[in-house]
Amino acid sequence: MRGYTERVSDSVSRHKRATIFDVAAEAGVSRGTVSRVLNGEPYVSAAAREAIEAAIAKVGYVRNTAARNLAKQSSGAIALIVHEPDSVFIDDPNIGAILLGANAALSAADYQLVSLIIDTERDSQRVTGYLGGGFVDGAIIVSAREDDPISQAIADLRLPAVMVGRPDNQPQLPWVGIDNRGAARQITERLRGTGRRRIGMIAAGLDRDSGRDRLAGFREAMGGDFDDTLVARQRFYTYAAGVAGMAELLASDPDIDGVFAASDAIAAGALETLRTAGRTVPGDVGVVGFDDSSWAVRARPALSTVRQPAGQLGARAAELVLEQVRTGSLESNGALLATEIVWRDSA
Amino acid sequence: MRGYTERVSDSVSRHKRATIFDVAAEAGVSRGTVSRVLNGEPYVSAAAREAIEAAIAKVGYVRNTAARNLAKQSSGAIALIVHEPDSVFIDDPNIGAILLGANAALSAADYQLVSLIIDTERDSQRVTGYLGGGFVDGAIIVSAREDDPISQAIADLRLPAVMVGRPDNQPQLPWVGIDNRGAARQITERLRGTGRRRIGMIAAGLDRDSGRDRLAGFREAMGGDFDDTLVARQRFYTYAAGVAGMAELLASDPDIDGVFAASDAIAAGALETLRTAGRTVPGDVGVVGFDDSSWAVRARPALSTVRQPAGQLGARAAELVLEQVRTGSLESNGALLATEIVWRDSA
DNA sequence: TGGTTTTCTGTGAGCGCTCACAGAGTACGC
DNA sequence: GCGTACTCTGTGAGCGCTCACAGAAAACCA
Repeated sequence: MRGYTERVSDSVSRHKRATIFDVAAEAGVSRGTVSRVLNGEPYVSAAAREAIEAAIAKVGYVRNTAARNLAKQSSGAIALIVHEPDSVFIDDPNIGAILLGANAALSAADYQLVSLIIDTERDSQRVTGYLGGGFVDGAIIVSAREDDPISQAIADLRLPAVMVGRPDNQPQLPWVGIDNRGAARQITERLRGTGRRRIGMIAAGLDRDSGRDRLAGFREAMGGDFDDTLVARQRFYTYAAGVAGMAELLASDPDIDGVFAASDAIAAGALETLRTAGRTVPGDVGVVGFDDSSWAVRARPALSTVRQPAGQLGARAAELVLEQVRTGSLESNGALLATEIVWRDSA
Repeated sequence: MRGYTERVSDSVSRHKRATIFDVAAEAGVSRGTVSRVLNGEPYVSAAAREAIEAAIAKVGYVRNTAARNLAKQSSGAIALIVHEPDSVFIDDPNIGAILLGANAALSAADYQLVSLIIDTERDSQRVTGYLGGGFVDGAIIVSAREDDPISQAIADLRLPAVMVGRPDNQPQLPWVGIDNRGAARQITERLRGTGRRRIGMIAAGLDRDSGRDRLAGFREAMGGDFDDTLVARQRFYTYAAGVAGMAELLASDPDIDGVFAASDAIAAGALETLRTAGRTVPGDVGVVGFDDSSWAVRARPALSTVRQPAGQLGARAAELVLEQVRTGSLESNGALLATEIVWRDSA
């Protein structure tokens, strides 16, 4: 009522937000009862609940997050920890989408996302101190390596946390991920289905579960036809790695007619090498990638690839952290999200 | 002192953050004086200031944002208003970078970024209500159209705000932008410098200042050689617009040997049309774009283009909003950021 | 010297919310 | 009828900070 009057009488000035007091007065109850309704607690009569809900709608009440966080002694923030800044937004196109997805989910729950980038050993210590200082209520860890000290520190702190991707040595932390092995197997089988005989792979990131699993999936799909001389092992998921890896493969076997690249950027690099080597795609060689990033749609020919639900990955991780923050525990400790094969022109 | 002891004695549990009380006790002053130092107010003795600064370092004090926002009656949030969701992260590659840049600058100042997407007329009303409700302390407006009602509403509310890009009809709102006209002129001149004789342009977004200014810059650079039949006018900055626009240009004059595309996506589309028309780039036709987005590096040949400092644009906008929030006014009311020509292989 | 101005410091109240506690009302069993 | 459980509601205190006010100390001027 008040808010509305002010708005009409003085549409120019910013009017004050309604508080829990205004709602209580409007509904004829005390602020304690309003707080109970707001937090979904039991022991509130149906009459009171209805009156309060009507009052909330009437005065346009929205909870003041600052006051709530202060009273609850929570920071209202979740950390998103990313390793290796050089890869961010460049080589790993998924990190941006993961961040956006997590941010959306957290915003909806009135949580703030704090991005922490870890580069050096000193960063690692600083972040550990920060996490222990009560500045965040939980953490999402992206692209952790095998020997990552942060994950251990978080487990020790008993800070609610979720990993995106599942490293082998951290079974105690819940995680969300995609079935890299299954997806790699599927797209390789699909590539074989186009009639290719000599299929190679440009692998990368073999110090992470994602990289190893993609190679394992490829191997599974190839079965007895697997030939290790047709696997080029690169360090990064980059365009340059694709250029180099394809040259290696071509040197191993000039008759190669199919390539599974561990990322779209690698596939784009492979396309370039094939072009300069005078091979046509998909005529002479079929090429498939992984990620369904902007590389895939901007490459010529457009890449057949595996779509990673990166945004969902971030959103799901955020939900799992919030569940831990709220309940103090977690039902499941792992979740696999579905991937999808996107078939375009490169194979 | 306390925090440190706890940390050592019990490295597993998350220890409590130091408050302004702890600092005051450690420094032997009252919390009022500590608050004064924290906020850079005058009338604090040098001795007190030094003792407090030492105490802050010792106990590892960091200000509790929730408590501060509550006491200051501020939301600690700045809105980023984006029009037209379909273009976000797809056609307009800059919006993502602007968002990231603004977010970084705001985070550094302990502000939260709230993204508001406007699609329909109803959204527009909802956002106006939100802005007036005291939920944000300021706003950054991206890619406003000529007839945008939000800008007017913000001016009426006297909410601190900054526009990214400068629409003609909103002189009262401060803005940051790039010199579209100058940059278009420069890259066109550079293209002419490669010896091209018949140069056309694929223009787009002519309902915004950015689109019109790019066309104006092209016209300036062409001088007496400007030929309006060699301007293809498209609605959007998309790949599809580039494909269509280039076909139009080729139909107007098969001997065209240079093209200035109003965006990299358009340039990539033009490349495709030229390829299917049997023209080589840069041999037969020189092509330049605008944005230096991922299209530019992923196109073959890689595009010569104008680099937009999109991240800086966002950061600068954020700084200007914060300046208004803090001081209540603004010194300058417009800022032009420098662009840079990136010369690659397409011309 | 006394009086005025300027510099510096401490204290109480309050921002909007949650939580624990106390108390009132109702239902039930004997 | 009384005692006991359960349901529901209001109130005070406190989260960590800022701000206004009051008062003390120092500096200045006549």
